[in-house]
Amino acid sequence: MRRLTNLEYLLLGLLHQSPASGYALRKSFATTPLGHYSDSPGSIYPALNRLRRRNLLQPLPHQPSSGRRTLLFSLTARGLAELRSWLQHPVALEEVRQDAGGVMLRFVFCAQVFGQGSARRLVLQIAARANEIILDLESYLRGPGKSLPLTGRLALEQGLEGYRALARWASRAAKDLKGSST
Amino acid sequence: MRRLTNLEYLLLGLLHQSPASGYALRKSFATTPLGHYSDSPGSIYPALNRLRRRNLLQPLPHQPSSGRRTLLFSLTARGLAELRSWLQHPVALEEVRQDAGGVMLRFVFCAQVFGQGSARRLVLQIAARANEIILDLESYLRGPGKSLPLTGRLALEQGLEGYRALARWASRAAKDLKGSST
DNA sequence: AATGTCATGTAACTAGTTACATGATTTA
DNA sequence: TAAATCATGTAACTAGTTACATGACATT
Repeated sequence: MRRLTNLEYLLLGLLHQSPASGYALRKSFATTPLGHYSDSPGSIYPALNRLRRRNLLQPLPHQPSSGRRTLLFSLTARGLAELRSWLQHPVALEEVRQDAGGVMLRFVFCAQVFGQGSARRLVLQIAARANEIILDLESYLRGPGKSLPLTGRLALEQGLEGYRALARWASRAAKDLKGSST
Repeated sequence: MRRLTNLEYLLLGLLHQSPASGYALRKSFATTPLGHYSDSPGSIYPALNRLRRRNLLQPLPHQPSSGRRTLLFSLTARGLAELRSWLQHPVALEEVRQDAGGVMLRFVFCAQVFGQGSARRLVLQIAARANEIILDLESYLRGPGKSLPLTGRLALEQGLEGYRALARWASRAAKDLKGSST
């Protein structure tokens, strides 16, 4: 079975917090500034139905006494297991390289599902991977990168600065998470 | 007509430097670390054919005296015009927010097509947009962001640090580009 | 009565991924 | 001659985008 998309994991994470309707989920996408996922119905409803077909979530029986039907979804046991296993994956180098948004998504939900201690461990992994990437880029810039045109080199340096900022942030976040234990 | 994708613009930019075959383009994707676009044939060849259908590029008549056929593509006048117009677009705030990779792509080719002066103007626009985003995020963090859970706030701060790094890099790049004029 | 919002969904289309297919040429 | 590499392409599938459709309910 294929891997879930970030959107699908995001839905699992939000529904772990509390059951919600597709419409409510759309609205929360539109308001919160997290990684801005599209709030169009053409993405959310099909995603919810894919998760439903996999038995990762289910609609609460919620008989509206009359009229306007809304489906409130909640996680199934399998959905919760899938969410937990996603959050517990070790942070891979390639993940940080090509899916930084997904990594941050994991970070956010990690604390809510497992507590700040787990979030701290995750953020330390992020820092480690970021530092590996930094070494890679630095050695490339010292080696074959020498022959790049100025703008090409500058572009690589922009990436490098991004990873340095990530590593600094991760170290600081680890300290912030050392404190209270929710 | 629909907008070109970043991959298509990348192909236009590379073919502006010199005519090349699909195979050569794939290889350059695999070796250079720029934003790693996929080097799979299933993405490059269809993209080349889309550009060809639009008359943005054409195969050089290059009759191989025998055997192994390779198509060398080069830009048409329309292709060059499309590339230039893409590079000259002002840098919009939303572009920096959701397509930073595309912005860097523009930066790299801007110098090669128009010279370092233009690249410098582009990078100053990037700095300006980044600073606008920084102000946005800062005021959000001071306002409604106060009520976010710790990890949510930290995630936003990670984004903020990324934009700060971008703004710093852009200012430095602008200085670097003040020098020699190729 | 008309407009706006709540709420869910479908249809047509897009680019991209993976995997496969083909065949020529070079190298071992 | 067998294997690796050059070189181009197609087929099946994926999620996501945009635009449209539907209808109940609330507000003016």
